[in-house]
Amino acid sequence: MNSDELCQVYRCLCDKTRLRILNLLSDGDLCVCHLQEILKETQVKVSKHLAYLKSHGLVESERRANWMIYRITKKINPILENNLKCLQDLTSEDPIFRTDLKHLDQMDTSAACCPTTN
Amino acid sequence: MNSDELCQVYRCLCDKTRLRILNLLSDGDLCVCHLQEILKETQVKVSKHLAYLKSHGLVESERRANWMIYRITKKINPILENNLKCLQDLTSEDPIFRTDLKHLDQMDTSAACCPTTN
DNA sequence: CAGGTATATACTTATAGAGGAATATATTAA
DNA sequence: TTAATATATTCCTCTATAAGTATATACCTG
Repeated sequence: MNSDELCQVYRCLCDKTRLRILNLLSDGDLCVCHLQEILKETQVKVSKHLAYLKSHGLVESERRANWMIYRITKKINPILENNLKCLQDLTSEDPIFRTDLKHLDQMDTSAACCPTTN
Repeated sequence: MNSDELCQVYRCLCDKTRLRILNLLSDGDLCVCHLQEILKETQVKVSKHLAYLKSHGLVESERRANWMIYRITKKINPILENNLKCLQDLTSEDPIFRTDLKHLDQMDTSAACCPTTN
């Protein structure tokens, strides 16, 4: 990874919505509608941030019937990996990331809308 | 540190010139003219990026006669600290950060322009 | 004080990108 | 095929900010 790619990773990280998305995805794959519901944000907003992350290689997606399942890219960027770990430590300082994860936990991601999110 | 402050740190990190500055400063304090010379950038550009970093608390400055000495903030932000360490690992992948440090090494930062950079 | 040096700020232009509204596309189901 | 659902894209407006030019400020020396 060169310095320009490094900057680009930080650009991906410098938006709160994207940080919340990455925090949730580091816990497991999710479809757009689940993200939308946890974040309480509009479909367009979530979709566009996912597109941004995808265009820069931080996440990848896969269609399952009507749904698009997003996940952190398999060959994860070490800088991203490192900063996602930091995010986990931050859950004690800012409630947002922690409550997002709590909502994720309470949500039935196996049935509900996306049939097979496993 | 809350999520907004976290985003702001990443905003500071998502510019190549600022990354180079932080990389150099993590090796020791420097005045503007030394940074200018190592980076081969204009005075205005260096000065403005330093002002940006300072306004968001990543660096602090101290005047010594005609010179302004910049350093990484003493009570360093853990996220920043972590990412500066990553930067050091990156010197093997992108030559920019490494050659910057080499130029710093070759430069006589004790005498030259700033009298007492120690 | 005047002149020189180091640094900062103001002003301008250009670009990235955030968010909303409307619309398009893909898939499924009837 | 038609309708419904999930998601993506286009168009628009607005804000942040990068970089350059010119100018201002702060400090030093004589």
